[in-house]
Parts: sequence; C-alpha cells; structure tokens
Amino acid sequence: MANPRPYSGLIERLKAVGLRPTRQRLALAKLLFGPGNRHVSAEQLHGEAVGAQVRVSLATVYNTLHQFTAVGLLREVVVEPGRSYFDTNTSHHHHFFCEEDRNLVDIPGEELKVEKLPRPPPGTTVTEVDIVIRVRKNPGLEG
Amino acid sequence: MANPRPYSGLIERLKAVGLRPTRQRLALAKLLFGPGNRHVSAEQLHGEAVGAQVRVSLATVYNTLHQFTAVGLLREVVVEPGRSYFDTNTSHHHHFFCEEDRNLVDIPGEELKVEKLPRPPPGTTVTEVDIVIRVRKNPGLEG
DNA sequence: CATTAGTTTTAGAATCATTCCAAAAACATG
DNA sequence: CATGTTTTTGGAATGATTCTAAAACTAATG
Repeated sequence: MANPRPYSGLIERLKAVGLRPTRQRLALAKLLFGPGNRHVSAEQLHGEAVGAQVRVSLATVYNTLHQFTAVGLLREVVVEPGRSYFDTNTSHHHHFFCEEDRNLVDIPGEELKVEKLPRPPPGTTVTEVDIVIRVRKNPGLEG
Repeated sequence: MANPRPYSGLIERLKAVGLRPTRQRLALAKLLFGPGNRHVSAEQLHGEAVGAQVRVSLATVYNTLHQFTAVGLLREVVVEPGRSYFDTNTSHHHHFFCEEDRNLVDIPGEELKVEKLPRPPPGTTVTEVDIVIRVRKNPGLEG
C-alpha cells in the first residue's frame, strides 16, 4: 500500500497559511515534513532537493525556508555563528548541540523546565526562551 | 586623582594567561575590560579602537577576540545568524536579547535556574548550558 | 484562449562577517 | 645587533546569505 497521495495534506497545509502550493514549495515541504522532525540548513536542503531531481535554486530554498518560518511551519535555530538551522518541530522545546559534528537533537519540552523566569528589561516582553545545551563527544573508548 | 596607571593590571592579566602584552592587545583589553561588562562584536570593537586613535587592523581584532576567548578572558555569545558577540562577563549567566535593536543584557546566574537537566545523548558530556530569552520592545506609549 | 496583473523563481551579482595568507614589523634572547 | 619567533597587517579568499532584475508561472477575466 504505497501512499497514493504523495502530497497529501501538503497542498492544503500551504494554502492554509496563505502560500501558493508551487512546485518548488511542495517539493521542499515534502522533504521537510516527512516522518520525524528535522534540523536542516539551507545548503543542506538544497542538496537534498537536487539529489531528489527537484529543480530548485538556492535562492528559492532560502526564500521558502524564511516564508515557512514566518508562517510558523518552521522554527529557526541559531547555535553557531555563520549558519542557520531550520527545525520542523515548532512546538516548545530545546536543543542539545554538539559543535564537533554540528548535530542538533531535540529536548522534549517536559524534560527541561526553567525555574522562575527573571523579569525582562523594562519596556520589553518575552517572545521566546531558547535553551541550548552544548555537548562534547566523550573521549573514544576504542582499543 | 586620574588613574596614574592606565594599563594597571592588564599587562599582568595578559601575561598570566600566556599572551604577550603587545600594544594592540593592551589597547583592546583596555577598551574591553574597563568598568562594567560589555557585549561587543568584532566590527564594533574595531570601530571603537579606531575612534580612540588606536591603530589596529580588523584581522587583529578578530585574532585577539578569539585568543581572549580561548584563554577565558571572554565568552562568545551566539544569538543571531551571521554575527558573533563577545561578552566580558565570563561567569555563569544567561542573556536577554532584543532582536529589534540587537541589545544583549546579562541575566545574573541566580535569577534563572534550570530544573533537572535532561541526560545528554549517549556518548556525550554537557559542556555548557546557554539560555537566551528573546524579547520584543513593547508598542510605543507616546501620544 | 489571449490578455493582463500579480506572484514566484531564478541566475548571478552583491554583501557581510569572518578567515586565510604571505610579507612586514615587533620582540626576545643571546 | 644578529637571529629566530611571535604578531600584526592589508588584501585576497571564503562561505553563508541577500539582493536584483528579468524570466516563468498563475489566476482571473472577457
């Protein structure tokens, strides 16, 4: 029983947020919103698209990632200078990040709670709380 | 009573961490480690140095910031894609960040605590926990 | 189906922060 | 002051991202 509708839901999903379901947006959405959550960079996603025979320019990948982020389909994650990651998991959660292999791992919201948030600076309102737990690979145990 | 020793302590401080107290390192240290904590970008610090009649190249500012960070005199803060900030406060603490005006504000360690850290992914060890509380300026009250 | 208006995509140039490089300058030591 | 090492430097190189103006596409209309 292969899925008879390769874009099932995606067209609706795009329309619902006011984005035309163009060929490239659909293809990118399909790559992004498959099973499981993902953390991708623009360059990475572009590579996947090209690999999957989808003709799409890097500029469009950037545009699309930002549009998806703007409408809440994606969440941008900043953990390294110079590169942005986009997370398909838009629920409240945090991240482990390993600088050595640039690996991002979700931390389910419940596993980490903040005790009493401090009051934000006068004249401002909190929009988001981002927690990044940086990790290092343990010294190899080989041998 | 103007301070009779404009570089008091700084020379020692640099020597203590194994860095030669060169003219440019001293000048940058003086700008960085004056009273109060600071959050600066490389471009910014370079601008200040030039403004203060200190002849130093941007490349040296980058080198110096990284060297200072490596020896623990500074802490690098990543909150925006594309730009790095360096924090003169190296103690454990977190940040408020306003994207609108790119303003970073320290949150003293005590004012924010994390309840039960989740276990890091297998084979890794936690090196740091970075919390960024993003804020937005409240709608203006003028009028 | 042709026209038109608005949207999207695109290649390539431009930008921006940062890093790299190889040569020049500054230093430390003998 | 001769020598070997460390720093600094300007400018080129890099890498991610954004911009731009033109081409391709879409939707709506008559």
